[in-house]
Amino acid sequence: MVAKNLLGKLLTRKFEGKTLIGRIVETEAYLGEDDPASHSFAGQTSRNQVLFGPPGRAYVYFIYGMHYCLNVSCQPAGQAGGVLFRALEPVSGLAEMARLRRLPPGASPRLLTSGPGKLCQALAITRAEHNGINLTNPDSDLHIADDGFRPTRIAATPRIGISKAARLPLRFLVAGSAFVSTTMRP
DNA sequence: GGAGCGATGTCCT
DNA sequence: GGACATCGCTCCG
Repeated sequence: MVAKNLLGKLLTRKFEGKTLIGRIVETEAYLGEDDPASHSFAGQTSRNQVLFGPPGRAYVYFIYGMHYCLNVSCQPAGQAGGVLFRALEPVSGLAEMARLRRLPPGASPRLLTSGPGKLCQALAITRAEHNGINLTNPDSDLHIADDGFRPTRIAATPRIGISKAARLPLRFLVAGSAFVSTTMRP
């Protein structure tokens, strides 16, 4: 379960000489061609080809005309499957994140990255810049780091914001975190 | 605190 | 033409 293992790891973004860091507190798994809710359900297309590529790559897509969402591919080349980053706990570079989110300085950290669209805005993640990059390479502008932290309690809940197969318990979050994407916490 | 809704680009049928 | 893995604003309590 890659989605579960990603919880507690750090997402590091180098941007204009600054380093922005968030700890992953919420993820959602998409299974691939057998999952009706997955972008890869209808087979490989130019949009989702990253999901069919090698694992550890960023799949960034644009949704609802105004938001980006960040996924990481997690199956061998030839198989689809990915994990959506739904929420981060801001760790470093909060002032810069607030600026990118166009929030006043000193806005609540909970507003910065508590949702898939928000975290992309806070880390200046775009499809043009980041789709297809290797998230496991520490030299990437955007990559996943591990500082050894492991959340003590992990909860699984139904997936959010989708209409098909939403009831499968494929959403994972750090239990008790104040930074997950909804007020409905177990 | 929560329900309702509009904004808006890209891709697929 | 319509669906869409969302957000933030408006209303209402």
